Amino acid sequence: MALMAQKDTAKSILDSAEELFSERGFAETSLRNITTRAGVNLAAVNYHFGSKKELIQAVFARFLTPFCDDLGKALRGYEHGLAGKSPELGALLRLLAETSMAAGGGNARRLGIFMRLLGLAYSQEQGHLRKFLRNQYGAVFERYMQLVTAASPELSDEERFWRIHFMLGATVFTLSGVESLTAMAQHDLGVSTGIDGVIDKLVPFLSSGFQAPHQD
Amino acid sequence: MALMAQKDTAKSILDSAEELFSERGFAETSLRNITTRAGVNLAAVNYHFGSKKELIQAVFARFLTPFCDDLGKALRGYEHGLAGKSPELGALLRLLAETSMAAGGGNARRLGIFMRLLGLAYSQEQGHLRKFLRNQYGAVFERYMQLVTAASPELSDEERFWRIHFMLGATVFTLSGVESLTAMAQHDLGVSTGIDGVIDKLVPFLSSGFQAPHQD
DNA sequence: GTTGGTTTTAAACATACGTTTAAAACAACA
DNA sequence: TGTTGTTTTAAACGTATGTTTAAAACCAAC
Repeated sequence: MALMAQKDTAKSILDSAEELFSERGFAETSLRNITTRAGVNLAAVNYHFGSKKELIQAVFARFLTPFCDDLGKALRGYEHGLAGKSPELGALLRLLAETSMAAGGGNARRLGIFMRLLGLAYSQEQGHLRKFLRNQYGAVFERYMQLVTAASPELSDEERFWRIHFMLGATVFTLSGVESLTAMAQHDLGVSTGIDGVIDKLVPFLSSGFQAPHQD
Repeated sequence: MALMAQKDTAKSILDSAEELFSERGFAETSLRNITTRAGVNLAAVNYHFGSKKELIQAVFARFLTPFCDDLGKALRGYEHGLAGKSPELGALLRLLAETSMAAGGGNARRLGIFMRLLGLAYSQEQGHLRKFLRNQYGAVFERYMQLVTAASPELSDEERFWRIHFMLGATVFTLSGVESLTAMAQHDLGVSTGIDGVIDKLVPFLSSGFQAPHQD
């Protein structure tokens, strides 16, 4: 009996799938695209992952599982450090940004790729994915949202709901396209900003927007 | 010789394509899906539009052509009203919001649909679409951008570049999902906001974010 | 009613997809 | 070395797609 499974094949498939999905979407990426780039046999996907759907979920799981673990720990640490004081939005945003940057082993490019995947998960009709993500990772994000609520008692629930989604949109959209956007900035303005630089610019924008004066 | 072409078929196809594309994306929507819903023959798409690619472009053109015409006129009017004074960001945002709402004949649902299509155009690999949109409608948006620049002389080009994309992201993301988001708000909070209400909340958020204090 | 251009139709075409199969190659242990 | 379970492989399967074809239906003008 063989004990060691070679993870090379499965890992190559995940790597290729991650990139191709983020570049072209799920439906536009065929298993043949993926296996060709990975240099493995077509049937290997079904052997290792079962189906294309399960491969898609595995791509998300490989990123999100360590990320949500880290975020959970960071939240626990932050909550403990509060000692009764109420949380602050800027700190919560920076905490999220740092956890994101840390995930993927500090590989900035990979964060961009994953943000694009997240955007796709929202925009493409992949019912199974939405369900999978909610069931698997919903709890951590609810905890985060409770802290955001505590950090903004002056907002009505409705106002807060929308502003959170405004922030989410600005973040996902910008970081998804961070590669083409930085290229555009380089070409048009002659400046070059890395993804961490973009996040540095994003946080004040989000803070200001979220805490904007509002009329009701 | 027959003079009058019946536009019923082409219009039905555009209507169905618009909805289906926005729900499931381009690749996930087949011509058979479209023609079945439209109640026309499969071959009618190729007859009236040439190919699926050209149908996609036609869907965008039907919305964007009148929209950009309106926006061009509104910009001319606004520039004229300035009389030398420098433009103001809030006014520019409201102008854009009103033109958007007006397009599609005040049909709010259609604006949501179209925002989802715009998001897809950004996120899916549809090289022909990006080129088509830039060639066809790029000029108006460049004029708009020049006004935004004049309205924010305190920002560096780089800072402005990123903040514009933060605004774009918040807008596209939120308005794309406005149907499911309002449903979510209704379910979780018991409040019901129409798309114009969302835009009313969006504008102060964007203004505040765009004009946030920044360090360099 | 016949004509001539336009539009619609059903059927077929070629191609690409996800998945399955069964044989081959491989690796660890007896 | 032979055996056993795992992994890889090439080939095929069934299905769905976008597109093309050629005949039919249609409709206004003569």
